[in-house]
Amino acid sequence: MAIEDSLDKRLPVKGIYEWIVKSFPYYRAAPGGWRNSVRHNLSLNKSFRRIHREKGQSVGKGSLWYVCPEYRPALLEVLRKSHYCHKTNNNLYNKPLLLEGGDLGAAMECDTVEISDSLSQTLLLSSLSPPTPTLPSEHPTLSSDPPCPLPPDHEELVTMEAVELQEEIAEEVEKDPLADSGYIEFHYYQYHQYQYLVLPGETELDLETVEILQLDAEAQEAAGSLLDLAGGGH
DNA sequence: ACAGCATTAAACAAGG
DNA sequence: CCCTTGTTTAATGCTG
Repeated sequence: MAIEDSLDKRLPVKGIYEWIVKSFPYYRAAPGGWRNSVRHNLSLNKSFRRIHREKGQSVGKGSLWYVCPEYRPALLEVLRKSHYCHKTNNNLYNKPLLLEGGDLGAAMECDTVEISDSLSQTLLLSSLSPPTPTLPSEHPTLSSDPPCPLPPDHEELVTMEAVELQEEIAEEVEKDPLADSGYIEFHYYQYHQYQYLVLPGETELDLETVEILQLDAEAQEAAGSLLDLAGGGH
């Protein structure tokens, strides 16, 4: 993704690092081992080739890495397919967002959902999918049905209020196996033109978390351009 | 159980 | 000498 997102479709290792850090905030504070993994994969994976820099590009050391033309279509196809898979999932709006309690980092493989909150921002949701709680249909504001499309010309600012789940609902929800692992589980639901964020009662969502989600939206944008390049249709 | 693959860690060499 | 880059090997875990 980093290489394909570059102007010349070629990047030095350092440029790949920078793209990853920029696109996936988790790696800003992550231990450095992932850089080793990047280099390892570049060397081992036959999809990647390297060329020596031209004399005019002598700033920095090392080679420039590019995707081998022979394998490039297959790589892009995999990228496109994986995204298409997620997009066609009717439970997309029930995808949970997993955040590490400490660093509040985002998962690597992510999918996107448009959140029509008052700022019309895009948040990035993880493609990880732990068991989804079943919600009773009589609840007026929550639905597990496939999402309703937003009316294109209907926008208004909405004051979000916390809604507590009823006792019997909470009992039906299985205990999240990640509950004790330091992760926080979110769920989004959509009903009519509104979307609802359901949090565990003790969850504290601070400004820093919101900012990280906004950064992830930028990563989603970058990934989207690559998917367009891979054939679009998503 | 097994093979294949991805991930991670580590050692090492080469070069700036 | 230090750091970065690149290669290689080994261990581990996941998945079909």
